[in-house]
Amino acid sequence: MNYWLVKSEPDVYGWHHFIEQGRAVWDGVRNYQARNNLKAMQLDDHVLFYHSVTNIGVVGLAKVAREAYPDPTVPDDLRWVVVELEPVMPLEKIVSLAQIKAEPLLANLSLIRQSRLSVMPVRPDEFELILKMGQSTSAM
DNA sequence: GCCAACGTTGGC
DNA sequence: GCCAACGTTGGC
Repeated sequence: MNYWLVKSEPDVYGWHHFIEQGRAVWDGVRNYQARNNLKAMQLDDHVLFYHSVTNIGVVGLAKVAREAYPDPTVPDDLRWVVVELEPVMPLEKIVSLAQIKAEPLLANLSLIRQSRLSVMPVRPDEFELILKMGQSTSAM
């Protein structure tokens, strides 16, 4: 089991769109490093869903519903792939970027170190901590 | 709206 | 192969 974080602009494709559709084809990735991360995803891997730009933070938990296959939106360009994701549950409260930055245990997150990467691996301990921070009962 | 960081492109 | 110019992302 591997853990990941994907970014989306909520005005373009937010958590509520994801819930309404029940499944998302994660297309549009045009960065080699992010693509390599998509290719490394395995069925049922857990994925943190992050809102960039506005209402910034981790908002929910998803899982990999289909592993990487060629991006159908660019059939002539075999460099790019998509995965399919399904929602698992929303976090009880958003874990904001400010909270993440304030947490020393998360200082090595790719999110912090490589702010423009849109698909990135997350360590199991980091993943668990972010989920815990998203529980309303946690004392933050 | 601005700007820093970063990736890509193209001239040499 | 280097590097300047340019476009995009994303935080503030």
